Amino acid sequence: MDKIDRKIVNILQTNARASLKDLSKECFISSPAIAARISKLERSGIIKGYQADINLEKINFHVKAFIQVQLEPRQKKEFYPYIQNIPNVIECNCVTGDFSEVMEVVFPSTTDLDDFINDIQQRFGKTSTQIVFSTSVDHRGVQLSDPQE
Amino acid sequence: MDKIDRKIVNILQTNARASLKDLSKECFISSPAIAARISKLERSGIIKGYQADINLEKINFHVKAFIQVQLEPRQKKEFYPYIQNIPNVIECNCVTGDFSEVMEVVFPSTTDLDDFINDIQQRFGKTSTQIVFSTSVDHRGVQLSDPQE
DNA sequence: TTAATTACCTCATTTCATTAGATGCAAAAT
DNA sequence: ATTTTGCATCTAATGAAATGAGGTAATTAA
Repeated sequence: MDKIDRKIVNILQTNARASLKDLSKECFISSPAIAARISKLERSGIIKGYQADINLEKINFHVKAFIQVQLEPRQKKEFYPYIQNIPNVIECNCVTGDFSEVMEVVFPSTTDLDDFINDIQQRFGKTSTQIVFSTSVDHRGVQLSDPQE
Repeated sequence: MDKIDRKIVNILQTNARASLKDLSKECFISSPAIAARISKLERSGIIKGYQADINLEKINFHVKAFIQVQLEPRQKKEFYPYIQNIPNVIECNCVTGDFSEVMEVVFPSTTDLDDFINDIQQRFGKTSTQIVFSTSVDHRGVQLSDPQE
């Protein structure tokens, strides 16, 4: 990971569809060199993938929420495959504190959210839910700066 | 938004660098037709952008956490521009409940996280932090299914 | 010193994206 | 009923970009 790799990663984090040629102009090396670096970043697992950012409102997912779940340790084996298969769960983390899991979910309506929460409670246990009013920072990558900067 | 648009969105959500040709094969229409649909999806704001997915561990951001902040309503005007300019904040939402903001943050170490929390507390008020142990569902898009399915 | 490795370049080739022009279809207007 | 408009698509041709093949220089290991 040198300065050029960081620049490539920064650009791809804000525009994953940037062409090799664009990147080569920005980084002042040839496009075959860019291609080699990208596939190296991919092979090493630094770049995990590329995803389009969708406006959820416009595809009729009007409700976003964080659901916290209290889990017994032995329930995890059942919990993880379950939530991984629910497309409405867009992120899930195991965390410190009273509630062991924090999920970020999206649903068309509060009714759908309620149905899901009921299902979770029946299967696993106590939950606590925070509904999102507005998003001031939409999920984004970490821009990498150079050490000396 | 018809069946083909949903397919395009689904593919781009899992591989934003897919070529027009790849998409045209998957959707059974020509690549100029794909290009036209994509730029329409972009212009209409359904596709907001494309971002590379980075393995944070491998670029030395070892600590991920959720920080909840109690804000007075009039503090928001100061809070939003402040956090938008902090690259470590990868998401921030205004939510229901005792704490009005939920931030997702990443830092190289717990020390860096602690410094940030102290700064937030001094500037704005009470916080509550949950540190992430593990991530079972990494931030992902919502796969769209067809109505009849 | 020699060999091996790595990262890069340029140039040629191939593949892909884009443009232009033509077609077909559905809805609205004449 | 016919014409017109708008839209989405196609094919074919052009232009642009990605890839592959040498070849070079710098670095490290033998």
